[in-house]
Amino acid sequence: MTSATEASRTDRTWTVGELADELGITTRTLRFYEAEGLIAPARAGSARVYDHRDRARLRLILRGKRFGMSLSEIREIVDMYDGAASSERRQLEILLARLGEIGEDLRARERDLARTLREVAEVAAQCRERLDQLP
Amino acid sequence: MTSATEASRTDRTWTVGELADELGITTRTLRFYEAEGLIAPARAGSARVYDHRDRARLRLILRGKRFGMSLSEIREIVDMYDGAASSERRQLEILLARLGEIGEDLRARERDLARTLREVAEVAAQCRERLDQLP
DNA sequence: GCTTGAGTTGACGTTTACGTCAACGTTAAG
DNA sequence: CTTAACGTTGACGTAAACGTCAACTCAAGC
Repeated sequence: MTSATEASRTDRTWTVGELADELGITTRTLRFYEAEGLIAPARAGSARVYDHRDRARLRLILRGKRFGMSLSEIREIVDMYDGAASSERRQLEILLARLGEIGEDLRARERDLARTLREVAEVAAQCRERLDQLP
Repeated sequence: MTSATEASRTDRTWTVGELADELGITTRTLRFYEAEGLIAPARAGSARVYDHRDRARLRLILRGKRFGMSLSEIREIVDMYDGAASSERRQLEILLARLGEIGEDLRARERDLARTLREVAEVAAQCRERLDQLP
């Protein structure tokens, strides 16, 4: 049997407002993501009820946004989380191939980011150099 | 003295169409970036003439876009390339501080990207596992 | 000298990702 | 019982980053 605190860790749910506050977004954004098919929280009557799975999914979504993924790209990925449990060989093979492409794309972005980071560091070095040459 | 081929490497210029083709964007985008103050090509009459510096700047801009930087963020960085040659101590110090913040932001994006990449790899691993369990 | 291709400047349209009301239901406090 | 705080669904507005005409110029080729 699980303790009360342990249960509270996995059974906890959130309202839109609570989750929006915790994630640093607005309730409008949460409703928008739902309308776009990115999340599908449970309902208590008409009120949305988010659980840990929804919250994890949203963290993934927001992380993707931070380095430039569009919502449709993100939707494709989060859909794959569900699809990976498929039992159809053909389906899994298609998924795996697509995941490979997505991985390639992400690695390309990683290179672009790293390169920009190096250039920013270089400009900073130039600044320091010039500062050293001043009185 | 420099050879003819060497001179052609650094003296070459481009028209909007040529440069757009080479960079894989449209002429509209180039004009838009100019209107936004991101580039300022020379003019031959009314026609735009891009040189190597313009081209390098555009590569930087496009690279930034690929991992989610907005045009205003990018403009701030490209402006710093020019500002780093300043001779005012105060100006250089401000620049350096801002460059530090930008670096921090970029590293945060790098972490988000890496984390997403790991998760994508994990989903791929799940796919392969399920495939192995099938006939 | 006239068409064709590439350039120019407006000006309005479009997509993405939400912001911002408006109008309404529901539960908790006073 | 009514007000206040939260929730709900529309519906319209907006900023960013271009796309898409339209109307015009200008140099090159036939």
